[in-house]
Amino acid sequence: MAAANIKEVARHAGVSLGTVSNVLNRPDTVAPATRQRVLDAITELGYVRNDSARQLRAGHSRTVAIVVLDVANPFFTDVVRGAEQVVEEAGAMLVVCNSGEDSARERRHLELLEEQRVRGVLITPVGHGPQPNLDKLIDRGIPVVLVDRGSGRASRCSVAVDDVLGGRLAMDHLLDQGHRRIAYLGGPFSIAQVAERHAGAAAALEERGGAELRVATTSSLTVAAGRRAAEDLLALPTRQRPTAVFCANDLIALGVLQEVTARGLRVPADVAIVGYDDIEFAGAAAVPLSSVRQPREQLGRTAAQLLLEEAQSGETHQHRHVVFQPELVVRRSSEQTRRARR
Amino acid sequence: MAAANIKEVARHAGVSLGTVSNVLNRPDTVAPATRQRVLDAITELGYVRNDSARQLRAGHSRTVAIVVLDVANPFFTDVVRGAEQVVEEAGAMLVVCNSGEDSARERRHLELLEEQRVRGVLITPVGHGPQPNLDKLIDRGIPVVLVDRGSGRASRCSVAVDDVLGGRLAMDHLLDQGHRRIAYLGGPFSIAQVAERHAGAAAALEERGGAELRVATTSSLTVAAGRRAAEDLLALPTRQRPTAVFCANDLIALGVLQEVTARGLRVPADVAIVGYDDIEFAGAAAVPLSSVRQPREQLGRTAAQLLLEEAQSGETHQHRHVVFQPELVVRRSSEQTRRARR
DNA sequence: TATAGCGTCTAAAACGTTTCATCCAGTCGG
DNA sequence: CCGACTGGATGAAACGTTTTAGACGCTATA
Repeated sequence: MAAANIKEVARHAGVSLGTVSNVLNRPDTVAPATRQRVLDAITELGYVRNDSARQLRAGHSRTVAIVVLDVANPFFTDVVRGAEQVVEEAGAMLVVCNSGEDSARERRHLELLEEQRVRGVLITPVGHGPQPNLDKLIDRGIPVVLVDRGSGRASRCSVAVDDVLGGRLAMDHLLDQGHRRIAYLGGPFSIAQVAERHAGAAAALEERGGAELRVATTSSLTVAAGRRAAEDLLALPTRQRPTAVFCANDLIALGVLQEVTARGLRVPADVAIVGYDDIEFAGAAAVPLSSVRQPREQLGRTAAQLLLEEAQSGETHQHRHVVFQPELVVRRSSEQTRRARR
Repeated sequence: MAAANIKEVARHAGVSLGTVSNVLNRPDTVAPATRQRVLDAITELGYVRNDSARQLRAGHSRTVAIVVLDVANPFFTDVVRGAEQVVEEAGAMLVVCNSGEDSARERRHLELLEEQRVRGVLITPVGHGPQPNLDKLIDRGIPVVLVDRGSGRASRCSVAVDDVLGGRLAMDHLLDQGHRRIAYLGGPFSIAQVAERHAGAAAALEERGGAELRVATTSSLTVAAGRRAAEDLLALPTRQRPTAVFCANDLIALGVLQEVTARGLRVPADVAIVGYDDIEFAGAAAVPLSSVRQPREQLGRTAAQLLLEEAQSGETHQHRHVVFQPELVVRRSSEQTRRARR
């Protein structure tokens, strides 16, 4: 209905169309009297800028997209919040897209975003092989920043947390606590984090020796998957059963915790647990969960900053790879109470 | 860089500009041979539609927005997932905006969305007073569907869950379990759900009589706020201390659970707890949490359906108000074991 | 007095689509 | 053999901005 254009506003205020545009974009170049007249016309007609037209002229939009693996995963929601802060501060808008770890959906999203000529894309890609879709974006001049994924590529910025270090921290801690039969739960290993956290754990264990690491692969990083994996683990004869479990994320860890207590075993006395991500609920779990904490919001903030920087500096931009260090938060789920192990 | 036009594609394929457009939009109206030639040109040039131009012509975009109170709240992430399904199925795109319960940010978002001429807006508004911003959208012909908020208005569709009923279910359950000193925790009461769940609880209690309801207002619906509120409650002399707490959401309930167990009290023996929302972590909490479950994804799906319906039917659209019924999930946190209360 | 400069405003081009009226070359019925 | 129709293609207009080159009237400077 009320679809007033800039032209109608101009007519209403008795000025030319270009003047209205100037009032909108460079208010100081137009005389106060006329400016006021134009502003009055604008409010009277209920005029609202048409962003499509503006974008068409500008060649690109003022929105930045973030493509996450799962909107419902607390890790990503925090990253989103961090990115949001920075993006909105810059007067742009952040749109959140959910790939759901499905590369077809991811591709679909990237196509749409490319059609929209978004200002830039923050993304945690589904796989970690070559990424033709992303390369295409970059060719077109749309900056891409990788979030929490492979820092190797020279053609794009990235932010990540050192997952190898995180795995190492967790493992060192469990070894310090005297554990000698330890399990690593997570999967699929095609997810880089899952593999790297494992690599860190394995490395730490190898350096210190004298302990064994059993790996149980899960089909996804959910509470339910954690429960299922724990079932198998707990079915082992007591002598072989791991005394500690290091989980690829907190959801898995919560699943393990559920299953362990459901079987009447105690945490950490019978099975110690260390998770990863330190989501808000980790501290509120049945037994407060030890976990490797990542600076999630900061990850999002930094990613957004790199993106905006690249979008502004254009050709002269130097790609950067920022790596944050995780931190182990020890809570009851892995705190040795009394008797030494084994 | 590679900013190929529809015009360049046309030149490349040796056809007119309009023909290329036809290939894109009505492939069957163009002869197979030419169609193929155009398609080849498209892939060769790496042409990607410019959505701004398309939108400008069409008068509106193909995206639908959802404005939520908190991206990190599991309730909303599920609603988002539901809406996403429907919206993407319809070939549109869902963008998620976060108001953070801040009405200034909400307004800013709505302004941007209006500038973008979005196809429609799903929103859980911050306050529940009059909403001039939303009215403005509707005036402009942009459909708005209220999510989980006041079903009264005739000028817009809405989907909601019956929060009064939810409060009633929780309270009836606690009364059935023999509790006579009960507390309601939640806030701020300016959030409609907080008020309505309380109203339901109060109504149930009044009907059955013989029990008292103490209300403790929290400043927000977070775990931390729950802990703080619980502190005050537990400071009461044992004889006055409530034997059961009904919380306005699960985050609060988890906070209460944390605080109660931190003080060496047992759940449900000393304090029973019922939460609201039945988030995934409710079942994985220290003591599995009884909670009122809402059909969250369905809420999102239905909202999106109503929106798309309205966007298509235009003038002839009849606004509808869908109300879903919540369901109480009883878990250990409120299950009476033996001795009767009072 | 001419000129340069400044502040203010205008007119027109350009951005990349979609759509609509037209046109053209066949084909078919009479 | 002619008129009517049809499938397929074209050209131009329109969508609503932003931006650029100028125009116009003044004042300050040479």
